[in-house]
Amino acid sequence: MTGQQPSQTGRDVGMHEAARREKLSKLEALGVDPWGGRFDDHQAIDKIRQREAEIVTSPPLADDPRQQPQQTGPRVRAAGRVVLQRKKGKLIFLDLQDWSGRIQVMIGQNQVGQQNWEVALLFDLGDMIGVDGELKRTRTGELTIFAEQLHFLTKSILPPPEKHHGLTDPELRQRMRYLDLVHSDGAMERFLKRTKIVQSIRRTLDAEGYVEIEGPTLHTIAGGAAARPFATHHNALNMPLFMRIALELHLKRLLVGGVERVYELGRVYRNEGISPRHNPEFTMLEVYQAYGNYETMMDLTERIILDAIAATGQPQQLSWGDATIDFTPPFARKTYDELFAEHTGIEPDDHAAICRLAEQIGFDTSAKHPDVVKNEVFEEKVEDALSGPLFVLDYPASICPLTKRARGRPEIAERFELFIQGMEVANAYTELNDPDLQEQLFRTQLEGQKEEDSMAKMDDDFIRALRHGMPPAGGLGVGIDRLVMLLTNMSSIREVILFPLLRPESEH
RNA sequence: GAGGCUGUAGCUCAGUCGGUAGAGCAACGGACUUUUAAUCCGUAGGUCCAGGGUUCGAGUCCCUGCAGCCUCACCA
Repeated sequence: MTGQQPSQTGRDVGMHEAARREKLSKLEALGVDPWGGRFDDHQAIDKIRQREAEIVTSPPLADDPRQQPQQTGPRVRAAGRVVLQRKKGKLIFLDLQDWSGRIQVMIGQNQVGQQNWEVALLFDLGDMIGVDGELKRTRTGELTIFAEQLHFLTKSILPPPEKHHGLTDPELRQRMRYLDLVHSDGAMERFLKRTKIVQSIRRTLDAEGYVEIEGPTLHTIAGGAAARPFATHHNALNMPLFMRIALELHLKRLLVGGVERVYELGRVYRNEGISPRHNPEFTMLEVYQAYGNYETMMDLTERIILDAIAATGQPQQLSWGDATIDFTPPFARKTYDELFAEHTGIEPDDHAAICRLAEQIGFDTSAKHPDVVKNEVFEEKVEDALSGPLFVLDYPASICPLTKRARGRPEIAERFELFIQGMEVANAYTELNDPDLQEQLFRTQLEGQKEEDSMAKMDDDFIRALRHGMPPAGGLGVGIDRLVMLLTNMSSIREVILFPLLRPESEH
């Protein structure tokens, strides 16, 4: 940016900003507030477009020299941003955009009067204006508001992106999401679709009698998942605190408290790497139902997803990149061991063969619990290949410290994960409610697992709650951002999070 | 954390073999009352991401750093 004129704050401004600030002064000289104010009773542009049918066309008057058909249309009022502008002598055509759509506005010097015209000459791309006028069609058939009165609502003193290409640099689109929303095709729709999905999930759960609660986000023990937490500190209590990594343990305390159907849909924080599928903060749904089990949760998961698809107005077959995902229920269900054998050709209980394969892949198998090795192989060989939607059932119990064991099969945990396009979208258990077993599992770290890598973190307060009696229950977790990715055909989580974490902008 | 790619005008992008920094849009001045990525005439606009090195000479080659994207790792 080249310094040409200092702004009021002393900052150097470029030629674009200088030109816009000059127009701002001219607006003030005309008695127009460049920052606008309340503007009532405008209609959404997509609603205005729907009124096209109200336009009445009659034959041209005989003495009309240009033989134009006579049109009478409804009077409309719109507000939005000027995104394209064509100044043509004593006519100005501009495209006005609000969050529902775009419409052309025509301003004629002789039609709007001198004051309006002088204001209109000061319009820049990006300015926000209000328009009163008649909805008609131009000679070329374009639906247009023929302006009668203009209202200046806000000056934009920085230039918008290039009008045809918009912003393409993903860094700029994420840093300046406001510009992305205005100028990138599909950006606004995508984030509004995310809102619809989240609304739909709440509606589905509310309708089935689940109550939404708000648990603490500051935890003294960051439990309920295997992840490193963000550490923080409370000054007055002089106490270390952690941002929550899961919602689980407080929701289960509420099961103890008699809240029989409960959920939380909110943000969790994990101090881990960033990737197209991982953001340090992300949105998680967890649902618990007293007297249910993981099969109850499987059915619920299907209903939540199918309702969300319907809420976005999409069919049950969705394209995702080059692939098509078929959400027609019921989703396939296969056991962990079944899939393990299918994809590795090794019997799930042949530990020696599993270790050989693990070492072939390059895993260190020494001093590791057999199920940890097996699961590493599973994640490597099976998970990425699961196009889904597929429920993977019945995990090795030893890697599931918060899950109830299958009746008569203590080596199996009643757990499922839902895989779609290689992504883990949901994870559910029949919840472990035996306080003694839970305490023992918290105490016993599996060999080869660092404490921070384990879901088993001792939480005495939680154990005490279990001793008071937690009903047998089903519990479900859903990664909302990933679900939104799948339902909006986005391959990066950063495209479904409004403001993903970025490093600070460099000075250079 | 590792590897690959990218970084040039407000935006989108060219820039050949190392030899004076380019275009389109946007901006500024002018023409134009049915345009629509308006058109036409003219003008202005640069810390080539930052720092170092090689060279007579670096946007271009080399090194270091910063940021983003992709792949991998961790993880959901």
